[in-house]
Amino acid sequence: MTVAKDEKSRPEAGGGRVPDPEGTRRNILEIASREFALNGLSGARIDEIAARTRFSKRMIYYYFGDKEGLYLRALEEAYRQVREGEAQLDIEGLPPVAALTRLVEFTFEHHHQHEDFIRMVMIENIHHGQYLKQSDAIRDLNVTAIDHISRIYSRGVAEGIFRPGLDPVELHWQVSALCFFNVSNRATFSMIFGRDFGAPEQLERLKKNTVEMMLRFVAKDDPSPA
Amino acid sequence: MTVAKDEKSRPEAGGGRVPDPEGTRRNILEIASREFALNGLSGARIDEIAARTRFSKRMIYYYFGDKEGLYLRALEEAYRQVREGEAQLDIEGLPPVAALTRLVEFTFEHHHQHEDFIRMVMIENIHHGQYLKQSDAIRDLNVTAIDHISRIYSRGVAEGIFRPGLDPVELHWQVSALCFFNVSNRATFSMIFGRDFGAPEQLERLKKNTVEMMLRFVAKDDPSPA
DNA sequence: GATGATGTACGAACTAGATAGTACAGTCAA
DNA sequence: TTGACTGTACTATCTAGTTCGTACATCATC
Repeated sequence: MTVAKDEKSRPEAGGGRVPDPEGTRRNILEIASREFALNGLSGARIDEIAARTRFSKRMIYYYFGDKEGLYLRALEEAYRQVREGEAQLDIEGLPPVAALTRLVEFTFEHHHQHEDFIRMVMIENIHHGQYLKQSDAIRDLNVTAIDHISRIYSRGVAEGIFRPGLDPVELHWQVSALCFFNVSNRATFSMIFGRDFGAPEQLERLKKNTVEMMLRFVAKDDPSPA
Repeated sequence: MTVAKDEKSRPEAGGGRVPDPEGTRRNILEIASREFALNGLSGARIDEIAARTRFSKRMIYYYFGDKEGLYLRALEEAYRQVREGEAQLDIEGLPPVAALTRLVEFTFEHHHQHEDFIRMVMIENIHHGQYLKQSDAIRDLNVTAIDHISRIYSRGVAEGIFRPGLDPVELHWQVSALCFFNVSNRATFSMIFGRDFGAPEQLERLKKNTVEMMLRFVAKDDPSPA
């Protein structure tokens, strides 16, 4: 896939049709991703997706086989995009505390900016991860966040400012939980507590709290009152 | 509702049918709750629900109007049950640290035991909380967890062991995030990291971490390395 | 206390419309 | 001419919701 027909990316050939399979696929996938993220697998409508693309329903089946095939690709695409974004984070050279702070802030903001991804993950979890299970592509996308947090943590321990014995995957789990929840459960939480958890100042507070929680958690000195 | 026809709760009249509206409603709601939690609003099938009840599809419409009406009642029921369970928590008399520990442990376990509730909340968030918005019943169920954490926190501050300036709703938010995520995202997280986050020992570790995070967060002495 | 009217609780069968998926006939470039 | 690509017009099936009707109980009336 994505083998891009080199040499002939002619922008507008002759007078008639310009075959552009990759473009067609991309257009369909883009629309489909939005629809699935919005309505779920069973809630999304193939006809609706087709209507929003520049192509006919026939093309969806031609390129993606069936509805589930399309969903799977949308899921993969969501993961791919977000992992790509994660790779942008640069914390090399930063001391452990600053690095962890930056990692958490970045994760918080990144999740916030990728609501559709969060929704896809929620939907996939509703399906007990049965589609993710089918996707080698997703499992092959290694989670860069783990490498990052792993390295930060090791450095912190080595420098004697983080306590030893913690599990990087669990640290990542904690950061994920706090950042994910902020997007995934905002609707119900805001309604029940009558407060807009999506308001900028509120988000800043939550982000600050999240950073602080992680820093305090890894800190060497145990601050918890006996 | 639930006005129970006093005096005449005849257990088994004549020889034929025993009309039992409340029983019928309960049976339908029970089955429907499971189906919605499992498949979502659009994924659940009225015919399937009807088939699993002891009644015909006609009864669903007779008692609940339409599919959305049934979903709304299932949502309300899920919240009601969980709030009822929360009320069991007794932390009166415990000192702040022990009380907070217990509250967090309780929340963690309670969420774990009510996966269907978690799933309903996820589903409702996928729908942007539009059904919860329609439900006065749910908003009227006050969240006891907030009262609890509020009181614990105040006592801790008064006793000089918790730092002041924190927001009880935000504390509740943090506890919720960590406990909710553990159930909601277990499928995808386990698959991606090739580790069973539902295994007993793993759960114990996560629970312990969660308690520790909260205790360190509210602790008076700032342990975060500058 | 028999008789008929009325209301509640329920079921079987049906319908209209939605929805995933397909058959077929093309078009266009190589 | 071949083969990749694309649109139009379909179909089979599924699905929410309805129509019509029944069984039983209660109540008013004779």
